[in-house]
Amino acid sequence: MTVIPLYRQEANPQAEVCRSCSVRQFALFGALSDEALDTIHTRIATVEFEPGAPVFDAGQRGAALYTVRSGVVRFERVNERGDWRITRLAGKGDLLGAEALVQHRHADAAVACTPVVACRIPRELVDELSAQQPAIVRELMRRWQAALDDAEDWLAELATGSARRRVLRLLLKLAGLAPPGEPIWLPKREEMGAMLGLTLETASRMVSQLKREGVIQRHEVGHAWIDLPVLQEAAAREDRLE
Amino acid sequence: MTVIPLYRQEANPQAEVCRSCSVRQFALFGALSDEALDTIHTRIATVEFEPGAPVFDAGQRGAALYTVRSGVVRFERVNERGDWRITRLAGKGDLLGAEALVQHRHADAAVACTPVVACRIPRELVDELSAQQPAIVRELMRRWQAALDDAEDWLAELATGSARRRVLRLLLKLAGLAPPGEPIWLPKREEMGAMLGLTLETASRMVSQLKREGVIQRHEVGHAWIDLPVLQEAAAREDRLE
DNA sequence: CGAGCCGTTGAGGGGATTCAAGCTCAGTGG
DNA sequence: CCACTGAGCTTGAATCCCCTCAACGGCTCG
Repeated sequence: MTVIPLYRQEANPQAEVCRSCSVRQFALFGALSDEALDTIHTRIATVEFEPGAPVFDAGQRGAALYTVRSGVVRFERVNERGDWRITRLAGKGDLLGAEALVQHRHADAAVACTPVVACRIPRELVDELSAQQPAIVRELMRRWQAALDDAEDWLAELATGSARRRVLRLLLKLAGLAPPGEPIWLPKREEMGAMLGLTLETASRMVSQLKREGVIQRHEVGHAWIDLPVLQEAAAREDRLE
Repeated sequence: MTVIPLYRQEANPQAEVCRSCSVRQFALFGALSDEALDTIHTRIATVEFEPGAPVFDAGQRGAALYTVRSGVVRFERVNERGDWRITRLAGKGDLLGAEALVQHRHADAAVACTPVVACRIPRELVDELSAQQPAIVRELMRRWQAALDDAEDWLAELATGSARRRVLRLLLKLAGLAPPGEPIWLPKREEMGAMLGLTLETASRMVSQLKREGVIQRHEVGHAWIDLPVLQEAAAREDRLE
């Protein structure tokens, strides 16, 4: 993990970094005015993570929250039997680690899937702002509800039906996480298995089949081109027949 | 649904109903003082639901939140393919419908599984109290995080592994929802299927097998006696081998 | 250029589904 | 009072999809 405190970026005035942030309008502090932002940016740091690096571990005491500026982060946990399961994904604009506000330990781990750039926000800062700015509280609640909805949607769409259906639905979700016009991030087959409750071999077979059908095209390692209408049509067809 | 406004319960003074509430210490307003409670109880109503009756429907505008006083409620949704999936359960002390505070429509439906008694709290009341009492906001956040953790746990424990493992884990969860010393609620096999991502026939086979093994004993329709240590041991053994 | 990770593919077996039939049991009405 | 009814549960048999085990190939990196 690389940390770049914003107040050290002298060539790039601090206030400007936060003000012109590409995810500002989607982020937790999107509701804050320029003036309010000016008073807090010195306490926010830019952090970067390599693929596989943890943003935080399960069981760890949460001291900060993170806003994703770019990249994809997975939430994972190991069940009582020892199975590794990925339960959710986060992308640009999403908030990680809000549980630090209400309980000490993270119930699951957050791990970078691609190179990730994020803003690290100390827990105390959010606490202080919540007390002053009701909009922040409302935004926090909105995000909690969105995460809950996401988790339930994940269960209903990615843990239900045939292996082919699940892989197609996952690809649709990944397409929503990728910047428009760029190739989508294609997880390792083992990761796909942990997301979908399948073995890596089954995931591989489904991906290979979809490549042969032309629904996805290989781009680089871990990335693929998709034609969204074709993918949507394939997913809809899969759901239609029986 | 039966509604009994508290202010009509003349034989039972309103303030007393809230003050002596059996779930008060677990409930959203558990943080409020007797004095604070006295100012709001007239706006809270007791509501009752028969098994199968919706507390609210998916897509409905949420005008109220509910605190469960007794019984079990399921959250359910239908995925894009049309599969019915149950994503979570709520029991005594749990809060339903908090999404009414931050968005208009419910993403999933909440349906009574057993006879349910709940407190209906108007959305505006929670809004007002949140503005005055920071403890309420904190409690709301804590509950949101708990629900999110619950949903991820559900995915990791109930949507992973063999059918036998899933049924055992479900029974453990149901044991936690039942009042101590009473028989647990045993869902219909079709409901079990919707919870576990299995067919009702497979759920039935697993339940029958566990009955033959003596892990559970039939009590009445829809209820069963369990011996918790025996169940825990069976679940642990299942997870241990392979 | 070899080592290791990752992905692919095959063959075989097994567990869940599908389809179907019969059962239990509570509620209903003659 | 009890046959009737229907919803829910159980069980069987056949099928199929996914898992397991295994081998191999490609790619990256030291």
